[in-house]
Amino acid sequence: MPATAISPTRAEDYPEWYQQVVRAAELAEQSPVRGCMVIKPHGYAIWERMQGILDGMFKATGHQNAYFPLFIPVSCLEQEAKHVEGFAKECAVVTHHRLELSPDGKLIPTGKLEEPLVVRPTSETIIGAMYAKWIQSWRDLPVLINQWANVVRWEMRPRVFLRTTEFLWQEGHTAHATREEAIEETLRMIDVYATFAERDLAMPVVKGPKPSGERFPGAVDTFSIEAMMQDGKALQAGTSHFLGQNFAKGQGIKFQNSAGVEEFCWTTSWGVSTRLIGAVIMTHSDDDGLVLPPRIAPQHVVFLPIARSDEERSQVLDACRMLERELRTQTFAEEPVRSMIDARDIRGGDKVWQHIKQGVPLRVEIGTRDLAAGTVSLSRRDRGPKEREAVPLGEFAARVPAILEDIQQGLFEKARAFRDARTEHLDSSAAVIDYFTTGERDSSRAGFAWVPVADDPAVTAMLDPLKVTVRCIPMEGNDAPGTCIVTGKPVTGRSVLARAY
RNA sequence: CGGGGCGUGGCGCAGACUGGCUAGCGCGCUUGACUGGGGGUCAAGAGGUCGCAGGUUCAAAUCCUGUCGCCCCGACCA
Repeated sequence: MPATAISPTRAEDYPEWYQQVVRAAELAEQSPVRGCMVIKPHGYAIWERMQGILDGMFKATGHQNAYFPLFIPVSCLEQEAKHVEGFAKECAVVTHHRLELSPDGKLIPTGKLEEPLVVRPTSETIIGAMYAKWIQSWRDLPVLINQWANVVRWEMRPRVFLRTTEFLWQEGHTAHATREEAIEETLRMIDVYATFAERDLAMPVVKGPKPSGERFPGAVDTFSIEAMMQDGKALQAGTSHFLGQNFAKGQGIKFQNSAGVEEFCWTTSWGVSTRLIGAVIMTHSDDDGLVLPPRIAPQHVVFLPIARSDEERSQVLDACRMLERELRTQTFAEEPVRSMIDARDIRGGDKVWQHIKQGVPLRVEIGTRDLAAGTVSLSRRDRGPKEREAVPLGEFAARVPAILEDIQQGLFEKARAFRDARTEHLDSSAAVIDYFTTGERDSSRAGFAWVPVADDPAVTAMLDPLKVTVRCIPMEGNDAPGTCIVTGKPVTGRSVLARAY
C-alpha cells in the first residue's frame, strides 16, 4: 500500500489530487452528459448540511423561499443589456418541444417553439418579471425571497464542483424602496456568507467589493468572499450584488411612494453554490482524502465494531448501541451529535480507510479488548491515521462535543495560518510581477498579494499576462489609503490579487 | 474554435508499427478456506459485440475511410 490513501499527493499534482479525493470520498462522479456531475449520497449529504444551515440564516434575516421556472423566454432575458452580454455566450436554449421516431429508429426534434426558451443561467430576469407584477405600493416592499434551484451555464472547461455545466445553488432576490436599504441588504448577505464560511466551513475568507471588470453582469456593485485553496489560488465562494435600479428599469419594477410618486425599485441578488463543496475539499483535505469540518459533516462519529466471532459481535454491537444512545443526548452546534454504527461485514482495514477518505471527524473502534479494559479507541480525522486514544467508556459521550469543537476550531486556525503565511503586502509592479512569476513556477509559493491598485484598465493590462486578477478590495484589515502602483492614482486601500479558479 | 493525446470486462492498462490459434495483465467483484485492532494470504470463479459505421482481406482490436465521445494545453469563464 502507498504511504498515503490518495495518489498523487497535493505536492505532486494538485488538480489530479483534487479529482482523486472527490472519487475516493464518493462525493460525485462524471455523468454521461458533458460537464455535468452526478452528486452521490455522501456529497449530497454535505450539501444538505450546508443548505440547512444557510436556510436557517436566510429565514433569520427575514427571507422566505419560493420557486420560479427553469425556463426563461428569450425576450425576458433581453431586458438588461449588460446582463445579456454577460450570459448570452453560455446559455442552453430549448427550441423544440417534441420528439418523433424516424424510420431509422432515431428520435428527431420537432414542434419548433414560437419563442425559444433559455435554461436559466441565473434568475434575475424571470423573477424580476414577477416582481414587476407583485409590487405596486411602497407597502409591498421590501420583497425578500430566496430560491433553491439548479442553473445551467455552458462553460468551456468544467471541473467537478468548481465549475459544472449544471449546478445547484440558492439565489436570493430582493427589492427595496431605497438605495440605502438595498445596499444594506447586499452587505447583510455577504456578511451571512462570510459568517457561514468561517464558522461552519472553517474556511477563512476575504470579503469585499470587486473592481468593475469582475462585477456580475448588470450589477452596480458586486461583493464577494474569497478563500485561498491549498495551492495558493483564490476561489470565489459567494457573491452578493447591489443591482441598483438597472434591472428595475429594464423590467418595470416600480412602486408608488408614500407621496404618491412612482419610483423604480432598488434590487439585490446573492448566491452560493455546490462550488462550496469544492472549496471545503481544497481548504481542508489532506493526502489521505477528505477532511470535513464537524459542523457540515453528515456524521460526526462512526462506530467501528471489531469482532472475530458471532458471540463477540453481538457483545461489541450492544456496547456500540449503548454508547450511541448516550451520544444522542449530547449536542454540538446546537444539534444532537450525529453518529452511525458501521457493522458491514467487510474487512476492518478497508472500513477504517473508507471513513478516513470520506472525512468523518471521529472514528471509534470498539473490540472485546477495549470492553475488557473499559475503554474505546478514539481517532480524530485531523490527526494521523494511526493515532488513537483510549477513552474510558463512561467519559466518552460527554467528551465528544468538546473534541468536535476543537477539530472545528483547529481546522479554521490551520487554514487561516496557511493563508496568512502565503499573503504578502506588495508595493511595486516589480514586486508583484516577481511574486506571481515565482508562484507560477512553484505552486508552494503561490498566494495572495495585498496591493494598492486602482480600478483601471492599466492595472488589468499589467496583471493579464500573469493570469492574475483583482479578487476584491478587503473591507476588513485594510484601512491605509495609498497610491496605485500602476497609475499613481489615490486608492482607499489595498486590493487582493491572486490567480483564481 | 486552434494544437496535442486517447477510446480494449467496474477501474487502470498491454497487445496495434510488422493483420493470424480460445484478446492478456493488475486492481476490484463472487464463492470457499485460513485469518483477524487493520486496506492480509491461498484457491476456485464471474465478467469483454476491442467507441460506432463502412471498407480492404482467406483472416481485422491491429490496415484504410468516415463518424461520435472524452482528456490535456490555449482562447473563454457568476
